[in-house]
Amino acid sequence: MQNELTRLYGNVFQPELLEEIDNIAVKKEVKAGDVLINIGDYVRSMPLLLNGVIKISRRNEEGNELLLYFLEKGETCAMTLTCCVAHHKSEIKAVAEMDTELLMIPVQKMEEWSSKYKSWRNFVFDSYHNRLMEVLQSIDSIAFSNLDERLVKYLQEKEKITESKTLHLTHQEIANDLHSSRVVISRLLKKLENQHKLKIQRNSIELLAV
Amino acid sequence: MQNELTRLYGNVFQPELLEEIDNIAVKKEVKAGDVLINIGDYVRSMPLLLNGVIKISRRNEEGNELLLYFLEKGETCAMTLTCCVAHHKSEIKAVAEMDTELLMIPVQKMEEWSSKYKSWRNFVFDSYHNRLMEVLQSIDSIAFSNLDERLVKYLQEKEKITESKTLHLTHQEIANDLHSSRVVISRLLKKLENQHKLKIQRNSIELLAV
DNA sequence: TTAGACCGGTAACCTTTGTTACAGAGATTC
DNA sequence: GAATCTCTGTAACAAAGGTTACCGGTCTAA
Repeated sequence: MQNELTRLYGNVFQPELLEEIDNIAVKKEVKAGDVLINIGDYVRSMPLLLNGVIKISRRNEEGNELLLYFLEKGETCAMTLTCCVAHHKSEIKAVAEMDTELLMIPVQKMEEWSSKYKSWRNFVFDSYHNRLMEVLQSIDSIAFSNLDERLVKYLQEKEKITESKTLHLTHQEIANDLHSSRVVISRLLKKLENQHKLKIQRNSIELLAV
Repeated sequence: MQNELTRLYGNVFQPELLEEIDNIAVKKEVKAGDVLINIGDYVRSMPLLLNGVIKISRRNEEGNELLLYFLEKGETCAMTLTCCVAHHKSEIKAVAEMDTELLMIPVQKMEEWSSKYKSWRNFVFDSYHNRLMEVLQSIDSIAFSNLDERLVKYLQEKEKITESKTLHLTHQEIANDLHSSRVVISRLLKKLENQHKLKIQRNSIELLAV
């Protein structure tokens, strides 16, 4: 059995289920920037993350985009779950934030496992719960926070997932994720730099005391 | 068996499950304005709506509030689901928008039914999916729409759930739901009135061509 | 090595939304 | 019926954020 599977999911899934996953799941490797799912796509399999990070974002008809949250190892995409089961189109976009490995589970197994394995049901419920909470966090940010606070949260989040204080990002990329504009982000970053919270370099930002 | 149960849920749940629900569920009647769940509450049972409307809103530490969506007959609260199963505290507030009847299902049954009844699992999955979609709609509104568009959507939503073109609302109440201020809402409503889209009366708004 | 693309800094200006303050018109209470 | 409360209208101002425009530095490909 694959090492990473047991290490990450050994405490989550019961042994029989782990074995089934090991037999059935297909390993997939994606490169940073690869688009896994786009709005309107039909989803035919469900991902379990082994490592790396996937960025989940929302996009409307006019092409406006907004970061919702990041998926990390040991997690799955709740949106995909519903889309799989109900054969809906995807309402979100999933892009690899860095090189990422995942296990792909075919849709058909989901229904089967839901009746067969309690640990699977719990995993699915927890995933839903976690995703809902993340989306609520997003709502809090957008509705109740100013852009400068959102920017700080964003940088902290990035620090966490990259495990590095040096973020390789352009101002335009940040603006896209926060659904703002480059000029505004530059303005706010400059303000944070003046407060000695970070240092702006070309193509990267060094976090000091954010 | 209760008429309303079979009428609303007869196509959703399989017969054996319907019977179990009929035996176990407790009917509860709430008045408009009653608070069903508050942030931080522990949830010990799950509601199935028979009629009426429940308003679900988000509130942060500083007391800022924002309407998320309305629950109507035949629906349940996905947030409650996760809270029940995982014994988390509630992250949302639920208030009866009008007099409402619900069936309360004890938490313990949920796990049992999830393994026993496919129709129950499907119902739960669908609920999750629908709620997630509603929350995404909220995000779209907040992130991508101006307040005047959000106001119009809000009035349309209210028209739908009350099934009436005359909405009994004060400007302050609207401001609370949209997390804005009374003055701003009055301003925008006046603008809509000048466009002959509605008529403002004391304590109510008559929709014309919204 | 030069043209063009990309990146960030900055100023000026505009729009949207929020805030404060005050006034008048119902409605309610005593 | 006077006092008070609630609801709405409106003006004046402030703040946040978006837009446009221009500049100079850096990188890259021809």
